[in-house]
Amino acid sequence: MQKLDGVEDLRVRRTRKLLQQALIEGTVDKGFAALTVRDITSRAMVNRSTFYRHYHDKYDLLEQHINAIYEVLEEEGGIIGEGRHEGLIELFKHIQQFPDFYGVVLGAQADAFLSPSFRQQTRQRFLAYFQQTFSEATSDPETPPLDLKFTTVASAGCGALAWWLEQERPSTPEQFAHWMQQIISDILVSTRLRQDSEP
Amino acid sequence: MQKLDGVEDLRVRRTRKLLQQALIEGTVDKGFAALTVRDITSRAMVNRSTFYRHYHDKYDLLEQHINAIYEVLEEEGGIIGEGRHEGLIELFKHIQQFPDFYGVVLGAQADAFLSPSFRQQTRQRFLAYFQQTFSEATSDPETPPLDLKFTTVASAGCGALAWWLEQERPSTPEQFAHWMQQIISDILVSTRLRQDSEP
DNA sequence: TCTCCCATGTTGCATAGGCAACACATTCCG
DNA sequence: CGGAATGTGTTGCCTATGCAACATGGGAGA
Repeated sequence: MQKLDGVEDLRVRRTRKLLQQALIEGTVDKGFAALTVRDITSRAMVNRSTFYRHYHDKYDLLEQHINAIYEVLEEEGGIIGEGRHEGLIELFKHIQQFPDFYGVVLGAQADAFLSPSFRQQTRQRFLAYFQQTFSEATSDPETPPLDLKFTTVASAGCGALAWWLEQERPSTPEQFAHWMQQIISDILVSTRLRQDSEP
Repeated sequence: MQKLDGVEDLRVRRTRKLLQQALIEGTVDKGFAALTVRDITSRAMVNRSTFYRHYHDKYDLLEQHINAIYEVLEEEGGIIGEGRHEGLIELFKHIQQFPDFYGVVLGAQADAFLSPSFRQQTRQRFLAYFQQTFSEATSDPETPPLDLKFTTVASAGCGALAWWLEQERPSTPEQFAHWMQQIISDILVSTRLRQDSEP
């Protein structure tokens, strides 16, 4: 099935791309819940049997698509790279590259089903990021568990991203990154302060 | 190669569609002249050898794409149908369905090469249309050859369409059809008048 | 309840298309 | 000038995908 020695067959990459596109487009106009495998394959101009050679069902397709997008993000060094501010800007630029995808996964019209799975994944990514950047500052044994903070911040981040995507005329990634940075700092600082001022 | 009994293989239709899309997109950002077959196939995620199984070269691809679009137009009854005014409106609605295509073929950024071939095809279509609608009115032996009139009108039509497509906020097909109708009538009437008043 | 309908999965066989390699022409650059 | 690089066409073999036909299951309506 897979060529072990490196690049996959062009047909495989193309088929996957068409199915992933069709998934997003279909979700935009029918909603993820109402989408059938037939809808997806006919929109993608791919035979239904071929769908099952690649994915188990539409949930699998969604998950793999999310992973694929994250791979792009990581190849761009979006989250892990350089300074934190630059990292956020890269992240938001990346998001602007896939407006439909993030609109579906994060936006207002997102099905209730979608958000949790995405948020969970995002949390893990943010986690890796913040562990790098903030590990020294939060090494105090009295602070709340990192995990809790990350969950909070990740949720806040997702909410903010949704807001950003819903604007009809979104501000630049730079501007938005600046705001996010401030908000996140506020959260982290306030938890530390509360922590410091309590017994 | 072709299934004689009706519908083509899904792979065939998909491949052609991807190549045609890539042709338009590629023309938009490199120009038709600078486009290579490699550009087209890599953008379409289709192997170059497959390209040659379907088309002789990029000119062939363009021509077949134009024909395909015309087939859509005719299936919609765009030109041939009903009253002349309604026919024009259908035509313009059709054009709005393929903005990129018509933008390339007619718009300001169209390569000098493209317009003539398209204009020629368009002329033939307009010809069929006007032969139906205006044949009685122009049966006078003193009038200039139909062919000449059609060429003139088709050129005028193409120019007007280019204008329409270049507007950032195009008026509705109905509004535009109304203007076109008036302009075309003016042309036809003025030639008849000049014809009538000369010996 | 019992159908009818539609979506999901799965399979065997036929084929369009990918890949690699080729010859040839062209442009470009030292 | 000569050679490296790039684009065009073409070919033979291998494989991913299309197609048709199944079985299954769930939901809607008589």
